[in-house]
Formats: sequence, structure tokens, C-alpha cells
Amino acid sequence: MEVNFQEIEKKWQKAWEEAKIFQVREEKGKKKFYVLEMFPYPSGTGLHMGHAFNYIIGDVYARFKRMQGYNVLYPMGYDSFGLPAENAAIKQNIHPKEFTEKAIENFIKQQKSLGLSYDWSRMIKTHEPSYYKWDQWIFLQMLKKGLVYRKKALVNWCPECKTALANEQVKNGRCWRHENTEIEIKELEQWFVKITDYAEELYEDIDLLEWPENIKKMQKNWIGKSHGININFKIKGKTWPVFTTRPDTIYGVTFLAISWQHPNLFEIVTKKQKKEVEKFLKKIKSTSQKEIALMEKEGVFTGSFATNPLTKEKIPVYVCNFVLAEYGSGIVMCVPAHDQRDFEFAKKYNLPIKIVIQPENKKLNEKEMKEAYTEEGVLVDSGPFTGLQSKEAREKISDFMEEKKIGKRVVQFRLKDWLISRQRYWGTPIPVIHCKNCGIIPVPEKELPVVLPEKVVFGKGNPLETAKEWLKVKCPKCKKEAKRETDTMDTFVNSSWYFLRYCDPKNDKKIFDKEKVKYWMPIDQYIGGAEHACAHLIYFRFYTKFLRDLGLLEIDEPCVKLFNQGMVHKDGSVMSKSRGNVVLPEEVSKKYGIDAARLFLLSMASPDKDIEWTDKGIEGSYRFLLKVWKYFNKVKIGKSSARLESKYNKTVKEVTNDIENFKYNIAIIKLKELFDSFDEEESKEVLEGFLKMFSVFCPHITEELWHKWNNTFISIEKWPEWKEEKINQQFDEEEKDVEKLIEDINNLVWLLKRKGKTPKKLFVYVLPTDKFYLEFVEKIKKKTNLETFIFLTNDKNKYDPENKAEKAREKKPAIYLE
RNA sequence: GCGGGAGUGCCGGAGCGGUCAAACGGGCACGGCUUAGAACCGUGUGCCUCAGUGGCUUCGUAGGUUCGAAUCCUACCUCCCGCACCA
Repeated sequence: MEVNFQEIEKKWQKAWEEAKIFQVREEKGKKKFYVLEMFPYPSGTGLHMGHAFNYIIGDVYARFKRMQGYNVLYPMGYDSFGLPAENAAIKQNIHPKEFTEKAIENFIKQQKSLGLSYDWSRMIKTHEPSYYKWDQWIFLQMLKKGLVYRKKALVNWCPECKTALANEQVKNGRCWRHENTEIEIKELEQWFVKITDYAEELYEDIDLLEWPENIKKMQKNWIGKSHGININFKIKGKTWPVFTTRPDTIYGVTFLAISWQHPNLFEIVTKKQKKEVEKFLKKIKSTSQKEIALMEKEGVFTGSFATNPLTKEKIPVYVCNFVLAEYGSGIVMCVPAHDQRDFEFAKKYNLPIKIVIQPENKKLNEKEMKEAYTEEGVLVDSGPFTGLQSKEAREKISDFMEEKKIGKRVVQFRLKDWLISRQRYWGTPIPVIHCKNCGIIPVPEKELPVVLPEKVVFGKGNPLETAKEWLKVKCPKCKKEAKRETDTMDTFVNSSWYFLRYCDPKNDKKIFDKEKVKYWMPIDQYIGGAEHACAHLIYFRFYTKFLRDLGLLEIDEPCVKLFNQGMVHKDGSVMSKSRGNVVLPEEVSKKYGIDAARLFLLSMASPDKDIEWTDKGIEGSYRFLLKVWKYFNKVKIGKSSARLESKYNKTVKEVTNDIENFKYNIAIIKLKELFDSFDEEESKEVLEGFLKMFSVFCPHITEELWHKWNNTFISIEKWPEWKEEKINQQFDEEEKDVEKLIEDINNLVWLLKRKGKTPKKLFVYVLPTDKFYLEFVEKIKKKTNLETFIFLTNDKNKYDPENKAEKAREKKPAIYLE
């Protein structure tokens, strides 16, 4: 290596840190910009290029905005509570705290070596009591408002994690942390956060966000809003509401289906059918969650009949495996003719199929139907509603039922309350006390934080149960002996408000200073992976809205703009420790320097796309850096041509725009093109402007080169501005004409060579109106490797033995070779 | 099944109505430099043609809109990613 890039990197990283140039504080007159990457869980294995990519994308943006004159908040911290640390602790016999702190130390070291421009003074670690104290405080506020509650419910249980999970942590019937572990459904008493109270707002406000469309869609689907009506069916003299979005099919209902998990199922099961139903339940319970979803639709008659409130018909009620207990009312009205599931079920159990909606263009017939007709149409056999369009009928029938008080329009959400209690150690203790006399009593705010005890035994059950001293506590109400809650909070709680704490990370009096948060929030640019679409990215919106309602925030949404970066692949699959295809930044750095790695990662493709890491590829970036290095070490500062100035200004304009829109790859290409057209002498403005723009991608080498002429930091220099009047479109066109000419010349040379002639001299004849070609003698010479002469066609003294000059046309010079 | 995205040269990947045989990088070939190699520099890299600056065929497949399409529309195929019995 001709240049010791590693040395340069270290030197500037240290200098930046010592000069504290990336530290910020609120400045009234200065426009702020908050750039944030989703903070990492500090895994024991450290970070590889895949992780690095994420931070580098953010760093470029932060540097760019900073140079543009914004007061940029760009912090980093660690989401340091979580199961992996606890599991590692058990495996390696090391305390989770020690394990985590070591991992964090390693992360910091690695991140610093990437040249990231964080304000490290604001670092937060969620496992520290100074942070999780406020998790507990928020919990208590929610408790006060009735937003957290304890309930016995059917919950997702991961036998591997040995804890309950939130719905968002179940992927395809399996645990989000254990791809091969099937979730069990258990009935347990757990703590829930009533996120559903905010479902409407969470759903509707998605439209206000400038987020990638797919993420917005995923959230909308997850929250799942649907309009419908609860219709009252009478079963055994009692009223049971049944939710449907299709009241227009009410005349086609031939049976009801109740979920096998319905809490009040046995109220409607008759004595005669009890055995049968129990047998059925036993069978489903022995089937795994995933298989139930794939299972054929099955059910058993409950023995009861329901009365259709409109038709007064008696219809049988079945208990079924395909009805969800947690959605709607857990009972559905079944219209086999117009719902595929109902159709399949009816076919299997020989239940009647009754058509009440006919399509416009053909006529359905019960006997010939192969599948349900679920589209719109005209109502038939529907009493007074016959003949209406189904869409219209939905409204009319709903109106009618509301009038008669047999139904009520409702909005249903798919989103469920957030189960936040975990039966594990390494998390925020839930700040409540169980008292035999008083029940569940919140820990008084002034006693926060409830510090996680360090002396516990791992391996069996919840380790907190072994912290005997810690468990014992006086009931705050009756002062008698009581017991602490041993459940801890889901780690997603910690990450739901960390972005607020960055605004005031050391406050020990309050969760944060309202004014400081007001200054920095919202996050102007958030960067992270799409995998958080339905968990973190919903939770942090929910927290924001809740804290707003507490009067602590004045914003409705935590972040307006979100960017999803692509994944880094290697050898065809996503880079990951478990696949064993990781590339470590420190190793790349040793060989090529971290600037080359940054440049390569960002020039490969648009940063929102997946990219493939190749060792060859980075060599290309490295070569370019060497070229830049050499050039700047010998360039003379002087004047630039009008042509170059035009190109420079155009580049500034375009690169500014490209970076703003995350088209880093395009920006880099344009910078490379600008660099390629540099001469041995260029103006200071141009050279410095290039370095400044390039510095957001390769901060170390540019900082070093900058210091040849300056003693300020390029990292906080002012972003170059372009002068529109210097951009001359014609120069571009002329350049293209010259390229074309060179192509023609080379084509000719190739032809001649095929005929055994090797030309040495080149004569070009241009029309007097195309004078600009004369300026390119050197370029043409270089690109053709021929001794080059350019004449104007009206030049009396031109050398032209074959009268080629006659052939010259506008923008098509004549060529003679010999 | 539903939703989102993508299919471009040997490869990665730009382009998203004309300036496109297609940026930039990688690979490969040739030439220069060199004792030789590495590095570096230049050229070429769809096909044909030619002392020329021209023709033909290409951007998943098939149609369509247009004076004009890789770019717009329609259908289909393939791939990736989410959600998945939500009534």
C-alpha cells in the first residue's frame, strides 16, 4: 500500500473526537435536523459489513445535512436488554450485564472505526437504571390511564425462550428468535398494553407519513381496519353479537360458527352435544398452531340453534376450527353461497347453501356451484331488500337493523393489545407489587427505578424468583409484607421512546426536558430495516401518541421520513454470522481502508437495494481512492477552464440533489466523472468543492487532503453551492460530439488495422462553425494514441493530401489517417 | 390467496417517452509502459458493413398506445419480500 489509509483514519477519528465537532446542543436560531438509525441490539458477535452498511448510509446523510448548515442531531445507543444476553449468560456462565457491557464496548470500537459522525456524548444504554427508570415511569402513567392491564388470556408461548410473546413476535406460527420453534398457545395471566385504544389514529395517520409504500401497506394490513356491523343473534334466550362486513348476505345465513377458543363456548353447548364438542376440542388442542391453519375446516354441532333477527329462521350453531376467538365477537354468521370458508364447511357437513346475491351477467344455481360467489351483485330472496345492489343493500340493511336495535355498526381492528410481560430476567422490571391484602399495587414513582437485582440464579424458570431479598418488599399501601412482580418488560418497550431520550439523555429529574424534545423532534430521517414494519415501527408511533396525550410532546408522529436500506449479501445469501459468510470491517480496513469499503458499499447500487459484497468490487473503489490521493498530492492550484467550471457547477447541483434523495450511487458516479475530467491545474474552489462533496462518502482521506491547504475540519465545512449561470449545456453537447468523433476515429483505425495498415498520424478537418473541436486536441490524442492535428476546413495551409476536408459536415468532422 | 417490489449486456447495476447499443464498476481481450510481471494508461467487448461517421437486432414473453418505447398501457411467465382462515 502506497498510502497508509489506516493511519489516516485513526488520526482523524481521534481528531474529530478530541475537537468534539459532532457534539450538538439546541441552538435557537439554527435549523435542526435529526438523523437516526435504529439502534442496535449489541450482540456478542459484533458487527459485520451488513450492519456497517446501515450506519454508513445514515452517516452520509448526517454529514451532508451538517455541511448544509443544519444543526444535526445524530446519536447512537444500545438496545441492550434482551434474551440473547441471558441465554449467553446461561451457556457461558457469565452474567448478562457483563456480557452486554463487553458487547457494547466492542460495538462502540467497531462503529468508531467506521468513521461515523455520532455525537457520542449522548449515548444511551437501555439496560442502565438511569434509562429503564423511565420505562417504568411510563408504565405507571399507562397504568394510571388504564392503558396497561393484567388479564388471563390465551397467549403465544415460546418453549425455547420460555416466555410469553407479543403477536408481533410470532412469525408464521413460530418464534421470531427461533425459526424452528413452534409457538404454543397457553392460557396465562399477563400484562397487556392497550395499544388498541390508539388503533384508529395509528391507522389513519399512516397516510401522513412519507415512508416507503410497502411499509405503510404492511402496517395498514397489520392494524387492519374494517367496517361492519354487530348483528344480534339469539341463542338459548341470550343475545350474541356477531360481527360481519357483509350484512347484505343476511338472508343467506344458514348456520353460525363459534370459535373453538371462545371463552363462553359452553354456554351454548347442550348436554347432549357436550361430549362430542369436548372430543373435538381435545383434537384441536393436540394440533400445533401452524397445522390448525392448514387443516381442513372442521366443526361440531353445539346442539343449539340461533335465531336470525331478520328472517326469524332457526339455524344451527357449530363450533369450528376456522373461527378466530380474538377477532370480532368470536362468532361468525355463515353464508356458504357467498363466503369460501363457509362454502367448504357447508359442503363437508351437508348444510344448506342459499344464494342471495346474483351476479349481473350470469345466474348462479345452488347445485352447480363449485365455489362461493364473493363478488358484488343484486340481492335475491332477501325480503324487502330483494333487487338492491349488494353495496347499497349493505347500507340499507345496516340502517334497518340499527333502527330496530338488532344491530350496531362497528369498526373492527385486527390489531390486538400488546403483551409486554416476559418471564425472563434481562429486561426492565415491571414496577408493581403483589400484596395479599391490597392486590396489585404500583410502586410509588419516587421509589423508581426498581433496579434489576444482580444476584440471581440462572437456568430454571424466571431467575428473578431466586432474588429472595429483592422479592421481599413492603406493600406501599398496607405496609405489610408483599412480593415484587417478577415479570420484566418486552425489549420493544425500551426501543419505543429512546429517540426522545437522545434529546436529553442525562436528565435524572424527568424523562426528558420538554423544550429540548420540542426543539429536536420529530426525527427528520429515520433509517433501518423493513423487518420492523409491524413491531417497533408501530410501537414507537403509539408511544409518541401516548406521551403527547400526557402533555409531554407536541407532535403526533415520531418520524416523517423513513428509509429502508437493503441487505448486504455475500456468496448469494444475506450476510450473517449463522451463515458464516460475514466480512468484518476491521479486516477490510486493514487491507483497503474503511473509506474504500464505504465507497464500495455505496457505489454498488441504490442503498435501498440489496447488494452483493465482492472482494473484486472493493478493489475498484480502492483504486479510485489511490487515484484521488495521487492527484491531490501533485495538483497545482490555479484556474479552471470555463468548460470544467460548467461541469463542476452542474455536478454540485446534481450531487446535492442525489444525496438528498438517497441516490448515493449516482452521486458517486457523478463525482467520479468530475474527477476524471480534472486537469493538472484547477481552481481552488473546484478542488475543494470536490473534496467536500466526496468527504461525506470518504471522510478520512478527504480530511487528510483538505488539510494540505486548510486547518479547519472538512467534516464541518460548508457544502458547496452551484452557480446556475456557470452551467452551460452546450459544453455537454460538445463533449458528446467529441466522444462521437473519437469513436469514429477508433473505428477507422480498427478497419485499417484489419487491412494491415497501422496509422500513426491523425488529421481532423472541422468546419469553422465547429471550432470547439480544436480545444480537444489533447484529449483526442490521448484517447486514440495518434499524433493529432486538427484543421479548420478553410485553413489554407492544412495538410490534406486526399481532400478529405471536403467531407466535413456540421458536427461531423472529416478524418484522414496515415 | 392478498399486498409490495423486481426482471436490462459475460456479471453487478444505471436509465424510466426521443439525446440509448444503453452511465459507472467488475470480468475478459488487445495495445502502450516494462528485461518481465504487478501497478498504471488507452482501446475493444450484440451482429453486419465500410476510409468511415451506416444498417440490422436487443432491455422477461406476447400484444397495444405513440411520429417515436428499455421507458406508458394490457395480459402472461419468472423471481424476491411481507401477511396469511380477520368473517
